[in-house]
Amino acid sequence: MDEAVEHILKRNLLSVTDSRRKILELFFNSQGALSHGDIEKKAGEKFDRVTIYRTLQAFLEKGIIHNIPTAENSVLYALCKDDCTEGHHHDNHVHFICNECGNTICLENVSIPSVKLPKGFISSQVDVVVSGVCKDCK
Amino acid sequence: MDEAVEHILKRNLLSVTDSRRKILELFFNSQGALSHGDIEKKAGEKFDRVTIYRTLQAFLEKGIIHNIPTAENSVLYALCKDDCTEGHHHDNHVHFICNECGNTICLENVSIPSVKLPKGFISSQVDVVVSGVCKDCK
DNA sequence: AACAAATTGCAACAATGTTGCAATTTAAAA
DNA sequence: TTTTAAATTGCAACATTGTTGCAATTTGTT
Repeated sequence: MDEAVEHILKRNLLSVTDSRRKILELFFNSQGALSHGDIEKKAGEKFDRVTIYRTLQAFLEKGIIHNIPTAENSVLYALCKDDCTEGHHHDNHVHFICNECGNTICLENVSIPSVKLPKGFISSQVDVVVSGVCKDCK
Repeated sequence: MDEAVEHILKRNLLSVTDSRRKILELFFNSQGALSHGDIEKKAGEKFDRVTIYRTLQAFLEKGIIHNIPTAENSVLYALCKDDCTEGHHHDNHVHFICNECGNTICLENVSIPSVKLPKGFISSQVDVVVSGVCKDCK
């Protein structure tokens, strides 16, 4: 695991630091998406809040994670698939928010349906977020 | 306009007050969705922030407005179609965020595509947010 | 080991959201 | 129209979330 985490950081030209390693591990060990708050709690109060913000920002820019829109006022982050590169994300999957357990997960195998927009609109990204009950809570 | 606004409030068993009337008018006069901050600015510093929060909350609960998930950390609100009733929304349309003008609008005529979920998942709501360039900014 | 560059933590701040309570306003009664 | 109870507002105080500058530390490299 450590190997993989370090490799990802290096591949993205990010120096390997305690916080980056730890936060990236949290994503690997987590089933679903994480909010800033989740990370703050799970990291065991070891890192400054500012560091977490900056780390998430760096991961986003490098395409290591992507964010998930929610209707509540919390931004969620999740690991990107391998082929995400800086500035060009391929998160062509649907996100699912379970109203029971509260988890948000990436449905990697459910691809984004095509949306036909009115004349004149140009689409650059489509986010689909489904909420309901996940298979574990049913 | 005032007539319509008052009617909507009464129909939803909300007493007619200055702030509710004003905020509802803002939604009618606005092209797209509004954030709490937008309303605070547009209302001309007439209402307390707390009142705006509580008014939006009331409108949400009554189904007068719905909220739109975004990947940034701002919650957007927009008017619901007429047939939204308390606790049961029919916002079966796609939301579009323009990266040029920043406006978020409801594409009333673009309906939500169906999403086929893996076995065991139950869908209760599907949100689709498309970002790109709107027809006015093209 | 030594150095430059990057990263972190701290402090201070700004923005956003919440709660309790007294004062005001609304809606409906007399 | 006046009165009255209930609902709503505004204030104050607070909690949470996010941002910025800068000195101290750590990283990657020579």
